Amino acid sequence: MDLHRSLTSLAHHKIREMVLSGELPPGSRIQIDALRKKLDMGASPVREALSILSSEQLVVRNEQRGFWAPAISLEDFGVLLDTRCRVEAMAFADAIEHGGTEWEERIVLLQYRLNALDRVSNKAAWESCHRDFHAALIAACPSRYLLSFCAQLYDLAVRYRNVARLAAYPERRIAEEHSAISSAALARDADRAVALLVDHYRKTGEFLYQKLAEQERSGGARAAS
Amino acid sequence: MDLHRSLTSLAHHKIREMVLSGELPPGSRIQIDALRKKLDMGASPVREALSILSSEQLVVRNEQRGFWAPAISLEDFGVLLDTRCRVEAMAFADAIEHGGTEWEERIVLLQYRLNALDRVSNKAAWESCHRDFHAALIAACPSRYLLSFCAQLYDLAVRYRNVARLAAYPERRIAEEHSAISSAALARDADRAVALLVDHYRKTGEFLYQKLAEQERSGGARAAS
DNA sequence: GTTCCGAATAAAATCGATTTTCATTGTGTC
DNA sequence: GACACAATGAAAATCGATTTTATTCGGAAC
Repeated sequence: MDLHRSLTSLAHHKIREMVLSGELPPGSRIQIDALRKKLDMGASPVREALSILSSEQLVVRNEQRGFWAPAISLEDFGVLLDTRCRVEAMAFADAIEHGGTEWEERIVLLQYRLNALDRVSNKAAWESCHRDFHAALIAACPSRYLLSFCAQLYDLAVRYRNVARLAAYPERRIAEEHSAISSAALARDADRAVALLVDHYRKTGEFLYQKLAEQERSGGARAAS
Repeated sequence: MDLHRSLTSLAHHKIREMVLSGELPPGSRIQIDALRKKLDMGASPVREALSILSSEQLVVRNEQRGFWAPAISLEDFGVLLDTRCRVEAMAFADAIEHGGTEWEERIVLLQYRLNALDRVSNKAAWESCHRDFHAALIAACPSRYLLSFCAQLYDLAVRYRNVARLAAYPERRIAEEHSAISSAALARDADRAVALLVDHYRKTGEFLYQKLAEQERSGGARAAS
């Protein structure tokens, strides 16, 4: 499972998971030494991983003072969601324009796999497949820069989802939404596909937004750095 | 001038300059030990800086094999230019919508400063001010994510500009273009401002594109990693 | 002559120890 | 009692040495 060539990339992967899952709570300090022991490696790979994560916005660096898990806020979530919709809309439209057979088939495959997985009983696999599915939708976008941005934004969004601990989503047919998005994309109906995708994000965002607002009211205000 | 709190940030800054200026030629290997000596510091800050730069796309990492300066190509330049136009158009339109007095005044200030500088005799200062000016245009965009993307794309574009070594730009009134962009922005004419900005980029891009095409034809093909 | 294997070399990756910096606490003075 | 300043402790930052990994080169076998 963990095929990492270097300790640095292993550390990057693990710390990223800790941030995304909320195991490192928003606003909390990340101590190098504690991580070093937990991951059973020297400080160098940990530092390097944290540096990388900070330029990916998944960790906040404070020179000479250490690293923190980024604070969350309702406002930031709104900005993130909006940015993601707009940037990914561009990438998705590009992909629909340029995608070939390979792109089409990968979407079909991943949608099938995703449907076969149970989100509750096999969370890790579902998460991984969900990421792959959304990556596959835009994979044919010719701009590696856009793709990189979308990947970053995906991670940030997943973090909000986990932090808000939405135990149960309100009844929604997520599988059907995925299916509708795929169908429109494969039919090369860019306008409709993009609209469905953005709608998909905004619906999820809406629930998260309310949940976060509750938490913020009930005193869960996590201080900024 | 070099107010850096840590050796890592100093290394990051210096290596970034080397990549942007073309001092580290596209496609060339970047040896940690050589840099270590040149910058007169240990390997750790250099490694960390390179790691950060690689996640900013300014350096290519090859696990267990080291770091390289990214290869350039006509195709990549086209993609970059296009991506930049689209992403920055979003940020600029946002800024025009949300900008306040502070935003307006900073644009005016930086445009004045930029005009006062001579691009040839004071290249470093002009470069720095030019970066600040373009950052100021979009500074009022509420999405820190978009702003971060734009900053990245700016750097990548500067690199192409330097690498192509456009000794003399074809006669163009760059100052006037900047002025027109500012005016439209301050007049809150988003459509016109964005159009002018994108046009500004595309014009520069056009010259670079031709220059790069020449170089590619004449055998300057720098291999990819 | 070509291919495969193993030693030698060069460089990246990692570690453990040292140095530097920041934050806190305590002490003295006004 | 409050403020400035020094001493202390904790953690980040850095270094130099060691370990690991990839590549290259040379020789033997087919």
